[in-house]
Amino acid sequence: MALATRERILEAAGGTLSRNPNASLDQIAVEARVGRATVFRHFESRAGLLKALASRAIAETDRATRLAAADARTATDALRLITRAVVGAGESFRFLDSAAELYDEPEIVEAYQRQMSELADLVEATRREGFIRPDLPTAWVVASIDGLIWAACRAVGDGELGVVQAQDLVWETIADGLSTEGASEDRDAE
Amino acid sequence: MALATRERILEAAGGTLSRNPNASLDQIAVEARVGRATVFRHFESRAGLLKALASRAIAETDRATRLAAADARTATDALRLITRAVVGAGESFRFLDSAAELYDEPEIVEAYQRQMSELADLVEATRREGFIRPDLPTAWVVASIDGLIWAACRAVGDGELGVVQAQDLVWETIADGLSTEGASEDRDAE
DNA sequence: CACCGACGAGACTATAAAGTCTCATTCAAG
DNA sequence: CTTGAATGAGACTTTATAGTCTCGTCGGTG
Repeated sequence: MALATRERILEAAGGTLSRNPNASLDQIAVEARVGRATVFRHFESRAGLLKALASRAIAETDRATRLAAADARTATDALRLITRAVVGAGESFRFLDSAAELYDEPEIVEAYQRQMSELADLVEATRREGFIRPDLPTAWVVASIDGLIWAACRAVGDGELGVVQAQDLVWETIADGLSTEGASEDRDAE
Repeated sequence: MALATRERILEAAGGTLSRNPNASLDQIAVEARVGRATVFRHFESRAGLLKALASRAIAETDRATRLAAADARTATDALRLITRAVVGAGESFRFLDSAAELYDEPEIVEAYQRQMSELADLVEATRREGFIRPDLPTAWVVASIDGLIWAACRAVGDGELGVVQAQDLVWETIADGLSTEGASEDRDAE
């Protein structure tokens, strides 16, 4: 079963690398219950494995994005669905935190930038629907959403929150913010 | 000038490691315009250097926190000042993203947890001042703030935002959220 | 049964980086 | 000028890990 083995290696790599970004292929092979040589039978090199892992995460995000776009009636709702999906698949992405080597793979970098740019477009669209504050730069809104998703995935990984709870909280925070509404707190120090 | 050299190495290490998390001591030494042997004259080992770097970042945060506590008249304002300070010092922290080795240093882990717990206390205090929404778990509020600060530092590092702009935006986002206020957008898909 | 492809185990090589050591140089203080 | 501490340069050892290769085993298929 070549496919099952390859999949098991990818799964183990994702898990191990998210826990220890510098894990060796040995550790990954053990985690996958596979001989180290087998890793090289399925992937050209360590970099190849990393690249396959990243491609997989990117493809998963694309799939979630397409589904969301199909189901949603508004851009705002699409943003909500995509956010939920990415938080739900967060475990697949945590390894990217540390995969600095991937910045050398133009294919991966390009795909990542494309996704960020799609997210920016979506944010613009929600802005036109009156969802996002008009005074915030889109770059910052995108970065914030990214940061909140990152925080949610980390909290889930650390066992502080459940997945569903994290999904809800991210969207609640995007939609309603952290502070009490209605009253813009007067910043009372000057 | 032993002190100046040591400081130069730390500075170079912070910069180099934030750009490339797996940078070798050789690269760091070159960046610091220092012989590689000199690095070992000032630090026991690579781990020792990392540890010193982390201690420095922790101390800087503690200092900022103390200043903020002294200047602020309310917990909310203290939170604002601390947030600004950490974003401003963001460059000192980015290297931590990838320093998984530090999880083995109980001293560092403990200090980090203490700071997170202090932040949680501060969030609780702002909650009592009516600043933070009562329905959000403190753990999530802390994680969100962390995520927003992280996003801001990244955006600054990538040249997307200026430091001052990032500082303003983080606090604006914490205080007023991302979405338009007053109207809780009806989630219109079901 | 006979064959074949996938695999596990492990020996082996190559390489990059950490860490140690020595020696010559520089530079400031006496 | 002399001395000594800090340094730069670089040779050297050690270690961890990537990557290669071989061989024996297992399990399915004709």
